[in-house]
Amino acid sequence: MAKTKYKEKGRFKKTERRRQILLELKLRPHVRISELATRFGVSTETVRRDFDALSDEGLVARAHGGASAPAQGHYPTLDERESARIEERERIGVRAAELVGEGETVMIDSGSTTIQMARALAYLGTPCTAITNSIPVAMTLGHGSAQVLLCPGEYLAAESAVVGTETLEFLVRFNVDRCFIGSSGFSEEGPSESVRGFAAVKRSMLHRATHRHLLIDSAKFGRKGLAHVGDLGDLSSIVVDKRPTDGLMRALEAASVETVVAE
Amino acid sequence: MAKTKYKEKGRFKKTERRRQILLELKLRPHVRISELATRFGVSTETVRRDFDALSDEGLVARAHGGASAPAQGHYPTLDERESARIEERERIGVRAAELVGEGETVMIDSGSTTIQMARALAYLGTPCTAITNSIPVAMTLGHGSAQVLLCPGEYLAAESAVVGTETLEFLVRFNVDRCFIGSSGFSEEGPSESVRGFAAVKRSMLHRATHRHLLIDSAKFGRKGLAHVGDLGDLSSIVVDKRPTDGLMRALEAASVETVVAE
DNA sequence: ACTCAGACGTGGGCTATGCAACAAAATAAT
DNA sequence: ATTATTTTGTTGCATAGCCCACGTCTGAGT
Repeated sequence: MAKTKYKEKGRFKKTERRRQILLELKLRPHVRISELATRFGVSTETVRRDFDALSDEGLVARAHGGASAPAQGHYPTLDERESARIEERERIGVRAAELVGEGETVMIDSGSTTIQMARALAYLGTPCTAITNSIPVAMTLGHGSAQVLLCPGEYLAAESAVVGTETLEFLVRFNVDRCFIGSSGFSEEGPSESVRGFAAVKRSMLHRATHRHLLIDSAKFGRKGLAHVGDLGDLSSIVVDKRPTDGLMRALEAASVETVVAE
Repeated sequence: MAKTKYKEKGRFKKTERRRQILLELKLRPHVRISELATRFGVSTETVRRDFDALSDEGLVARAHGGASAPAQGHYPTLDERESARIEERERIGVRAAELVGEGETVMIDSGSTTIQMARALAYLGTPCTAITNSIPVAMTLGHGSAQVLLCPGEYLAAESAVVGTETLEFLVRFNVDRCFIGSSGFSEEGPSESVRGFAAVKRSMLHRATHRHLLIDSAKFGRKGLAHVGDLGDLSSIVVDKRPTDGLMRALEAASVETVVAE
């Protein structure tokens, strides 16, 4: 109880300092311990303790000698398994990016796998027009040879993407050659998504594209998310890191969905 | 000439390594020299040289012991003068953020001053709805108590904002309590902007808002940008760091524009 | 007033990083 | 094949940062 009271009233010095750190990191990608120690007139140890505390809360990313702003987009912990997953997603992304032809128009969904694809596409430098509701995708492609149209909508910080009726209204105004979507689950019933607003966006993209690609990590095979995105028949192809298991594979063949295995 | 040829063909090792660094930084906010040196099987000096090169190109932000992803939005060099300017912009931003009442709807323009305002507004935690064409503004506010509507449009990487006909079409659908715009110049003739596409967006925001605020740094007084944004009469108030000089001040009074001096 | 927990500073031993100059290796140009 | 250029590695040293333990100070609770 005593502890809580301390916190409630708070030592101005400490909370204010940490607030400053967070504000600073919105302006600059990286701050140094030594620098802040000088500016605040405190010892480096104090700043170090601040960084550690903020880091525990996930508000900053610790680095040697300083701290960086936590990545935009979403990024769970980067433990062993996650890093491994990233490699698989990268393979999927690369393979998917190769599907885009020069001068084509594409829609790109939000999600970590599609971000990987955007990276690969930026690297390939394929001139094309991309429509997306994902901020990281827009930012990644925007530096390259692609023209990027960003969808309107309500901004969701957790996903770094926009959703909502504005997004849907916007999408129906376009027809594209291809769309690339991800999903949080994929079963015989088709892709499904846990974040409800996103399911509608993915569905809308599927309706506006001639070729419809699902980028899906094998870890999600068989998993069913909250909201149904579409049937297997709504897909032209899936880009995966591993061949699906028999049951799913048969369903895919029955629905004449092409399976593209990356690598 | 010989030099160019080397570059053209390129050493795979180097370019590939640097590409990996950039890719890694899209996933993580910070990478360490020592870590990459191990992973690539090269010396730390080599990685350091890579970082320096990438840093010169503005593709990464150097840090002690590693490098961070360059900040979203655009931040020119942080030399002495720029840092000083930032303080002034921060004052302007804080003052402007105080103008927003709870539950109000606002439009926020793109630009470094408005990013500062977004920071201050996020800090204040004023519940409100913001419509913006600036990615950094959306990302900053999106984490807080504000609801953020992002405009559609073509994404301009250099400004981290969207522009174009889609943006304009979107804006006319809304009416808001206030708008906050910046500009690259400000004279007796009113605000002006060097990036042509942005002038139209700013103008559109001015038309949709009851209270129209211009956030302007005193260094821009008297400067005239390429495109005219609007007349002095189109503004309700200007938020500045210093009182304008006589000639401009008189013009402002004649147009009954309120002058808010920050600090 | 007294007590005590939290916050901060200090000092020392240690490791990691930065920097610069030079050597070695790889590769393109001739 | 040889040379020129670029890239990378190595070495040594100065600096910066990390970590730990302990001492001091402040302010809240009693």
